[in-house]
Amino acid sequence: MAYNFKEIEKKWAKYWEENPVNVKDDKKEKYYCLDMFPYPSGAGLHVGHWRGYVISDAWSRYQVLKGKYVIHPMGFDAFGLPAENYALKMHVHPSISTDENIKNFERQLKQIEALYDWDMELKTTDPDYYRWTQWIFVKLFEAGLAYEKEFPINWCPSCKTGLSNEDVVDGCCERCGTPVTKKNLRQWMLKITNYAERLLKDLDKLDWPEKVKKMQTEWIGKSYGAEVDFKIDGVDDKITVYTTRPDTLYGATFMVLAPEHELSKKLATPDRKEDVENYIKTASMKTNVDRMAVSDKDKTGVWTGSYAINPLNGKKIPIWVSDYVLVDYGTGAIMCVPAHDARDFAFAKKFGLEIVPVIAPKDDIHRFDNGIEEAYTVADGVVINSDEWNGRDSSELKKSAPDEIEKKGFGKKTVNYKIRDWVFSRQRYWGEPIPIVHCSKCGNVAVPVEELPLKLPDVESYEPSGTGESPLVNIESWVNCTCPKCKGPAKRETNTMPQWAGSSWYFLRYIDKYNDKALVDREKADKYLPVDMYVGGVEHAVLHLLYSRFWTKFLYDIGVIGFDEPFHKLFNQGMILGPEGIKMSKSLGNVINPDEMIENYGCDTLRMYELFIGPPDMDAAWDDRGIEGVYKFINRLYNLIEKNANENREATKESLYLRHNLIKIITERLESFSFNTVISGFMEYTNSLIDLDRKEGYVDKETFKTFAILLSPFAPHLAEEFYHMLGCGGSVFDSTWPTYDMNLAKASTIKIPIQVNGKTRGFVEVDSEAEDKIVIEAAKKEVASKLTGDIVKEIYVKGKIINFVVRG
RNA sequence: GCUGGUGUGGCGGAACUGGUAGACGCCCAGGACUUAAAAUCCUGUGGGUAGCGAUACCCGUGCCGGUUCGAUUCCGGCCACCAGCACCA
Repeated sequence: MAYNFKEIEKKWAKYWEENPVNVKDDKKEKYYCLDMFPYPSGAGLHVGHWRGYVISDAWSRYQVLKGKYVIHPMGFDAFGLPAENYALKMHVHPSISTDENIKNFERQLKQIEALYDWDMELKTTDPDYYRWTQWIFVKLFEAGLAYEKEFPINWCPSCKTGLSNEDVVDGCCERCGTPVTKKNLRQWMLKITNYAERLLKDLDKLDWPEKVKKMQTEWIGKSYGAEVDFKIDGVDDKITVYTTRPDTLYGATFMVLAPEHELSKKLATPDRKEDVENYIKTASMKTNVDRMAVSDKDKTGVWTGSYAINPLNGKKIPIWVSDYVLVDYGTGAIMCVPAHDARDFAFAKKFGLEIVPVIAPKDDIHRFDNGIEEAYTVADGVVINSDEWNGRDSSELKKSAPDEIEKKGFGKKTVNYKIRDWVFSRQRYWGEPIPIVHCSKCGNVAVPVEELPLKLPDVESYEPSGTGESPLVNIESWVNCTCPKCKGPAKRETNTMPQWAGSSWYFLRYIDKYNDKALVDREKADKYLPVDMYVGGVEHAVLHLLYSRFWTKFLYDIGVIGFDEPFHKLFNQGMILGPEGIKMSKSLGNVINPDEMIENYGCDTLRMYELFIGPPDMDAAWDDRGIEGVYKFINRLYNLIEKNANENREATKESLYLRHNLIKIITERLESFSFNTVISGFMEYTNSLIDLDRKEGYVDKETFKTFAILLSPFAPHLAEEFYHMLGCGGSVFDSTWPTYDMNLAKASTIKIPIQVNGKTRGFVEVDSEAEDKIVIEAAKKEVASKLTGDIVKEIYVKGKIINFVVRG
């Protein structure tokens, strides 16, 4: 009989609905296995989403078989731009299209037959959910971690709307192609910088891919250096710069200020004023993309006409303005050491500024005596041209210079971070309203937490306001309100939160979603959290994961939860590419829909193929013929078990060996997350059992029962069917993960390759317990004809290999 | 530019801490069953040279070199592709 997946899968899906697997049981150890929840797009799920979900589900089911109660929830990150854009075009309220999409997602997700606890399902757009997102914002505001700031955003002058960085393609608006400019708008910011050090340090605690940790480390970007004060010649003011190379201070021959630096305009001498102002104006029109695209050679800049004094040698050095200096890093001003920095070097060459080398390679101290051809940027060398520092080791000086400068009184030792505060507001409709009221008397006042959720009002039109503000500004009845403090007339904040907000804490809410007293009950949080395993795409390596860590730490600080890292272990699955090896996309028409695969092959085949396709952390191209191979394998196995289902004879020695060896390899491969070789292991052992069946006439039932349990995390329907075909009662998921006997898992005889001078020349098959001497003698006999000369050395690695080194 | 990853048959990939390179699957070829085809089953399948043949030998894990009895694996130096970050002083 052929394997009728449609009937069988339907049967067990119904059975599990009536007899749920993995019911909550507090006597068991908990295991929280979380998928990154999806944005419910109109396109539905494709086979790439499936991959991560199958990995996490196989892992969850394995934990169930190891006796744990597994928390495995699913939900939707449902605020976001696509729904709003769809509303603009089709005049459908985002909540309506979002709900439709969610329905489709639910249907598709259920086809995976994962252990999701649908009672835990949540969506970020639900007022009962975003009530608590707003609550967290209020707490951040009260803690002084949320503040307003004028901030330049990407602005499309044609669409009259603000754009996210993702909406800007090659410096132009993604929708209309107009070059994007900057516009200053009032924004809400979150002080994630206050947590920079903890976010960096605590990475050590996490069992995450090194790659992700490294990306976060670089994003935070900690550096050690010094702030140095430069007096301005003839003016009673100073410029403070930040440098990581104070050891090169004697080589500082000019300075550069960012165009936005407050002194840039002030320091322009009357004859330079016009040039400087023009330069600053031009720079302000440029986009980030333009500013970054400039190569070293094309750097622009303008001299202010003023000079600063190098505090070490009293030399007058010119002060320039250039947009290669960023206003929001360090102090927005730099000292330039062209001899030892590639950018400063290019700038000095272009504008004919002085270049003084102050470090020379140890083995070639006179290398720069006759000039320098390119910047020598390594910190390893001998200090020259630096008076009292001459002759010192530059890498040593690099470390001690901040202290020495501090002692001399014109600077201090400093640490700097690249990470900036989080721009937390969006001028959009479809997001959580920021619960703040602007009162002319009281200033910014948070909406009292008892009044949350502050619901998103319905609007007539989703068109941007034109001023860059959210469409919400046009709803006067909503905007005009009373101040919670003085009860006077006030206005609501019209910015909404970014999509990152809802996803920064959702894992907390799953375990207590009906709680209307707190975002999560502390006792429950202590019992079920944090997340043990988090599975999702590497595209969230920085932002989402950093924001979640930030909010978790904040909630820990205010006592809501008792842990300060949300995700213990992280796994990033690789992408599924189209059959041509390129990213699947709607526009290329190479998207593979799982619905079709389910229809043709069934859930279990698709699950197994998603795992078999390649190493789970690596990208893999979809191949229709590959899934056929898995399908054939399942049929072969089904037929084999069907034939032996009523076999009551004893297990043979060979069968016992196969059984225990299978447990061993599947367990080992699964523990190391090598899902692709788990599946190939099943195929290999199925082939062996077919051979055994042919040889001995049967295979014992117990071996198949073990096989069924081992198979159940990957192909649950099939495993359950096998389990019952073999006459077992209950569910396969009530059993426990089998263990193996080391002695039985070992083969009785082993085949050892024999090498002569490192090349394989034959084999001996010996008893696995055979003595070394006997094995070597047998091997010698086997390759006697190839031992042309004296054996200089005999190497026998027990059970592995024999090598005869022959000379002559 | 920096950081990370990858490079193995016609293809996806396997090989534990250095020990038979190519498991498993796909493709392909031949055979069985069939009036025929599909499905299924069996056999073969890295390249080359010699032989009717079982077989024997040579080459082969991106390239060059090193360590070792032995290297896909370790070390040094390159190349290519992919991803992320990018004027962070």
